[in-house]
Amino acid sequence: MPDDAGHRDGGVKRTSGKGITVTMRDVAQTSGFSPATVSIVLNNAPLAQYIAPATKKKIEEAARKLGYRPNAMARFLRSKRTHSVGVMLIDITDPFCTPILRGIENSLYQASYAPILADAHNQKNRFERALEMLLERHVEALIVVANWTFVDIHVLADFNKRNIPVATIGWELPGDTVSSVMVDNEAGGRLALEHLYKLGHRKIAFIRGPKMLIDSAPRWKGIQKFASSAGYEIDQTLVTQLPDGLDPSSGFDGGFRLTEELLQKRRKFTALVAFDDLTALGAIRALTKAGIKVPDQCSVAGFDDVALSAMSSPSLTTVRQPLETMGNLAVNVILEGITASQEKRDWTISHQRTSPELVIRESTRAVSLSSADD
Amino acid sequence: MPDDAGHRDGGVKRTSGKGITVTMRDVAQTSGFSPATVSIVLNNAPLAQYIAPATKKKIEEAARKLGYRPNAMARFLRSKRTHSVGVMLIDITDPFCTPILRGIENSLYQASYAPILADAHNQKNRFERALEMLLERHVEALIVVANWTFVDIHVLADFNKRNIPVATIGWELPGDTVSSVMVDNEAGGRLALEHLYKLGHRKIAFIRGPKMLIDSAPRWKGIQKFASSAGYEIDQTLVTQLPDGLDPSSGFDGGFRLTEELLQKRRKFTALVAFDDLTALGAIRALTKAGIKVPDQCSVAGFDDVALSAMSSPSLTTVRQPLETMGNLAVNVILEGITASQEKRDWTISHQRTSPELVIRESTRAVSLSSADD
DNA sequence: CATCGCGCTTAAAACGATTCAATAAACGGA
DNA sequence: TCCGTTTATTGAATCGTTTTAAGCGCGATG
Repeated sequence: MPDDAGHRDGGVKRTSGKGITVTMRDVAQTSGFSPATVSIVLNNAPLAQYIAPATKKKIEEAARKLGYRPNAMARFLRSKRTHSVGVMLIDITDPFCTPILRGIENSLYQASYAPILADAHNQKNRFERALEMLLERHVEALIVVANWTFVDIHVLADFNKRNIPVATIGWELPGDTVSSVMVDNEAGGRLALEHLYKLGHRKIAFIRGPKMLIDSAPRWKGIQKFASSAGYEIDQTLVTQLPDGLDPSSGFDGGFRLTEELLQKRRKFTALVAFDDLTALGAIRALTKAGIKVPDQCSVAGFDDVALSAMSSPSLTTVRQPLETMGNLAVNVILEGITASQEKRDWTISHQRTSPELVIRESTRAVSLSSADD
Repeated sequence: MPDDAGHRDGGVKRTSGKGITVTMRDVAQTSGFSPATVSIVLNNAPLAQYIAPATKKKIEEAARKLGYRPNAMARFLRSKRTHSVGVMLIDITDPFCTPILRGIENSLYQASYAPILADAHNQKNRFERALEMLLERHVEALIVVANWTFVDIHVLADFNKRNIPVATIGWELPGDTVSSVMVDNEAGGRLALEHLYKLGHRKIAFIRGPKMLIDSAPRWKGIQKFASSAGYEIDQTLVTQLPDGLDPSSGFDGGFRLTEELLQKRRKFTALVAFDDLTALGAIRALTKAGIKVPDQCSVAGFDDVALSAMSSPSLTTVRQPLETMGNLAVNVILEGITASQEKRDWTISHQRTSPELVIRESTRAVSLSSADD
């Protein structure tokens, strides 16, 4: 029991009375009709068109008067529809989860679905146990938010077997077994470098993402592509790469350390492209510590546009992922899957790519004479 | 439908087959026993002590072979236990929610409860509709995460009426109707000022929290108490207050603006105590913009220790709320309520206070001669 | 007059588990 | 032999809905 912090306790008793449960039968009784009719009316089922308006009114009145609330479990049991969706976060601590989660919750809410939350804590066994739980609860779909993962198709096989639509955000499985929503990382990488290049920077350092992260390769590819298209040659001595690490904040530490190393080696650069925002913040910390001013002496660009980026000083120029929108999209995808599955139709596995957007803030600036490369 | 970002679509068909549902009856049949026995064995019910070991083994084997997974809905319907807990966030965007959420999820997971998530978006009607949804789903308890709210007891009355335990985090209702978990704000306020005072600061600016937030008053009270106990007189011309605002990031803007105003009025101060971390970051932004170095010329202290605080430059000295622990505590509280309610006992409404902790980072420093007050 | 159709409503069977009272077998003791 | 107790298992009711096929009254039609 985590019970560390000293805490005091004020205490007052609360009496527990008997739970008064109003069932449909009660509504039926007080309204003078049968449960069947009540059900039909209250759900506005197809048959409701034949029900006399007077009847409807009476039933609705009775329901309101009694404060009737349908029992979701009973309903689910019969209708086989739980109206819930599993939302699995690989690590809720990652700041990039939050906006996605909002997007998911919001779209689900609009569609009258309830999200059942699970946080895998970056652990495979928790991931699997949570999936198990979601299956038992008969979620109608699953959304997985991750930017890396240990998970292979195997683990999601049970979902496929039961025709439960699955969508991943920020990560995708090889093959066409599971739908996914990702930002166009390549375009994003391109945007970042293009921005700095246009500002006149020619000595640019890069902190690549860890190999484990699916985003790393395409972002780097976008950078390379822009470089070659612009005739810019990347100085390999200015290229570093984050080690694999699970903790979301490892990007910050990594960015800090790699930048320090770069500085210790007396490498000269006027700009730095970081794998993501946390890495960029780590880099800025290292630069600041070394007395190098951002952006005056060195520009820094990040990726993601997490909440912090706008609030750090200097605020961070970054490539924004439309995170909330990605959450919305994932919900659209699984919703489509659900209706298809309901109608015993096939549905389409889709791989959506959202467009990243360059957000220019304070951390980047046109190259100046007084830059760190002198 | 939010569908803004340009996105492409790759598509492959997925065939939907018939859903193979393994029920308890199936297990009963293949194992050669009755559903009743199967239930008893698989749940390790009291009666299981009388079941022959051989029988148990056979049943468990059959269940495993068939890949039997109990249908949670059916179980819930009969046993009246949903094993789910509603988690209502007043605004998921608030960075202080994330660690709390992790704490909640984690403790719930340990106790085999599933969190059903709801995000009120700071809107009363969404709050209420979400509560409705949670009631229909028969959550066994409710946890509300908020630092302010429009909600009065009235809205939670339905929960009380049904004896569903409720706990709030970061906020509490007047009276003893609902349990709560909060940081000891007064102690926290004291810690912040004490820290700066001990560093030698005597010209200290304050940005008080908005009246609407429940945290504001006690934090200020703690500050005042320390001041008077230390014989330090607060300069009222250095005291400002954030306006009420719903958006979680309004603290940042407010901190920025109020600090700018202070500077424009040419008020001299060597340190600033901000209501919370975002406010502090806003203040730092303003100071930096005005050419005042933090912490060299002005120290800044925040409150909360949200994730950003460690990563901003300079990193933020702050008063930490044990957020994750508070999530854990809230779960303990409602768990106790649930068992009590189950056993038709009364349970205790408790008001927990966790101890804040001073986290000293880069943004504060002993007062120096070259400070901004010269 | 029988029959049909129509408009409105409902009986009753699920859904998949849990739970309790009941039963059956086995066994020892009187 | 009979009874009481313990051990092992199960039948059947139940939870609160949804849903399908059927029921009923009644005016219209042939």
